[in-house]
Amino acid sequence: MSTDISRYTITAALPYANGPVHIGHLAGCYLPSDIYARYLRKNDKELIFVCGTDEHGAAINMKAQSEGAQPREIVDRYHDIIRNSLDQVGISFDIFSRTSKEIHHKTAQDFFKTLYDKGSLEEKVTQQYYDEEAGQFLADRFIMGECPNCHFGEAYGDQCENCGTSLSSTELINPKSRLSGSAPVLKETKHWFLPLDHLSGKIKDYIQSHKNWKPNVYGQCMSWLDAGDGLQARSMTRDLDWGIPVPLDDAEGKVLYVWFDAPIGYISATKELKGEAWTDWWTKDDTKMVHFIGKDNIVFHCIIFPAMLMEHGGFHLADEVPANEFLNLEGKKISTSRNWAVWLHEYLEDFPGQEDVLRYVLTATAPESKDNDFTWNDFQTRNNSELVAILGNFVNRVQVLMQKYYEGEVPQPSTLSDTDQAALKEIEEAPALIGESLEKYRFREALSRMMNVARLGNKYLADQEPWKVIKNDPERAATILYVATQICAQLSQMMEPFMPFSAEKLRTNLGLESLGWNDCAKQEFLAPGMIVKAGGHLFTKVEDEVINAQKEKLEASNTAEAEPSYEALKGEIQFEDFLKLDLRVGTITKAEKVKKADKLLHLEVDLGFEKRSIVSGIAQHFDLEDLPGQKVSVVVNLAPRKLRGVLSQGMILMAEDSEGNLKFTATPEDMPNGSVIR
RNA sequence: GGCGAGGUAGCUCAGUUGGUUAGAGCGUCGGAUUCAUAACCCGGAGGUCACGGGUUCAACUCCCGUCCUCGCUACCA
Repeated sequence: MSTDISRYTITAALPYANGPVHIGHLAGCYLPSDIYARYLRKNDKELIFVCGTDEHGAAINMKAQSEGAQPREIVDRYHDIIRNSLDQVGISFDIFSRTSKEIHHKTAQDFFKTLYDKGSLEEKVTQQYYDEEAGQFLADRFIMGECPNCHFGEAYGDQCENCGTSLSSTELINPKSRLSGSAPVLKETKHWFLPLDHLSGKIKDYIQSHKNWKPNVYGQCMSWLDAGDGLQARSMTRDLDWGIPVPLDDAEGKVLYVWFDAPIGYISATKELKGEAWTDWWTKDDTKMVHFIGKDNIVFHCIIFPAMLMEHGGFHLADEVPANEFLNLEGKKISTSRNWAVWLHEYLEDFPGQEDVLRYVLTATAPESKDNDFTWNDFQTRNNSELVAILGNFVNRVQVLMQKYYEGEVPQPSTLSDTDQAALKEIEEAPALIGESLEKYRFREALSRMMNVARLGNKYLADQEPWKVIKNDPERAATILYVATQICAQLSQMMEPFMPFSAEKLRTNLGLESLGWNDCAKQEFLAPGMIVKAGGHLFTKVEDEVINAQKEKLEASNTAEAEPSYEALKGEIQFEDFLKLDLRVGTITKAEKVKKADKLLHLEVDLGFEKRSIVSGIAQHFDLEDLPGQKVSVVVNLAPRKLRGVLSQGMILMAEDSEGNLKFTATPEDMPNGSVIR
């Protein structure tokens, strides 16, 4: 199957240009894709490795708004930071473009136009919030209001950041425009949707023809396809002034939905790189298309994007989507908003010249099959006891011995012993072994197999003891050093995809060129007479102070951001409004879980004059057995409502902090049920 | 609640279609060694493979149930 591949199109998820990239992004997609690309290049494969910043969407607009800057300034700033940091850590894109470029705008518009002309898009008029002061429609992100779920006052129109619920802006209570602060009005607006239901069969066939995909990827796709209500039509346009204009006459003020244009960014970057020949990389079936992404992007790359391509027609769909899970940091989820992250550009400043250490550690600990944890202690251990002690040490030993005994000149071997031949055989087999792992996207396994070459070297030296042998049998010592040098040379080649900087340093010391991967199998790397330089240490120890400093930095930046947020004040009301509320003291007499709902409790509350059934979303905050006997304050004249089929005749007053923790408001124990609260 | 992915030595992970004493790296303990960044090399200890059933001559591996973690999704007046 892999025999007739003529070229590879390798993509890495487009980083969103509203912030820098962190180690989670690196471990999740940039490092694996880079290792893969470097490996293929070393195999002399024809390939392109494309990426670029994703620069549209409401979040960019929002960020600009909050900084009083233009979107352009934001994306320029982060494009530069992202591009430079990825470049410095050695991610070898053939092109790192950006979606704000002319060529991308045209490509995305043409794509949209094709779908439109084919009649693939459905026009729908919907009601959307409009800011009359600002004179424009408001994207969900631009509307803030009270979350209907947790009543957090600063929920966004698409999601409440407090309780995490996905919302639609029309659900918000007291919505406010973030542009002008005024109350938005609902107005009709037209959008273009891509129906997906008729494609579900084709998409399912497509996914099912890739059962070899990683379980997390395949599983999530099938789960989506099998979901009860099928594939919903997706709106491909938005009312926004930052983005790619919809290329239709009656679409003023409308732009393409960022999720529509972003993946097309892969295509336009290819065009930018290859010109007319771009079609080879996107339409031919002898092209292997590999998308490297994080798990948050699975559905998009495996279902929505392929659906777009299918509908458009003529495209070759992704062959592999090796999505990684998430990387946690010191036991906690990486969070941009809480500043719980190790930012790549900061690492590069704090650890100059140690790009490969980060590459090594993140590859060794990459969340290939499940979420994984990055800790600074682990970083230190892997550096000190793997990179320094095993790899760096072996390389150094060989170089030192070579200088000491032969002034760096590779000696002439005499008869090779069985162990010598076994060692040489092992390094001959290394490329195939490591390559096999890489082709299966098992990067951590590949890395460990590479390290085994260094382990082999250390063992070989320990067993052969050239420093002893040389005293009585110089000829034998020469053979040993010859073999050790070959191992070292192979290492310099095999390291290359993973640790390109150190690999080059080592190769330079050895006076070697970068060789083809398969050429490394049968090869006398260093012929007798060649000169090996002294070198110096490939890696240096990372001391405790450095690690502690990083931990402190992390904690410090985190707490700085963890201030409590206060819910927005509501508008003034009149005394009469207040009088409408009927609040009473009650006692919970029964509590049970509502079936098929994680958060709901069905409570019975004794109000003195009667007992009421009340449903409350507090299940995750209390133990059932603690509730009976609890005095509570109850809104008793709220219109009854059914929740998950259970009647709720009132609402219990709760206090909630900014983290979403709930407690009952204090109600005096000695007040009888039914007492009025005012 | 539904769906998906996980739960294997102190830590991070492998375990192919079920088959003899469950593996690796790191850590730890002991030994050996000195060419080497107190590094390397050898050896030991350490696991009722989340838990409970079942199928089988045989299960970490298959089936059912339960618990826990992560993700998507529903519910939160």
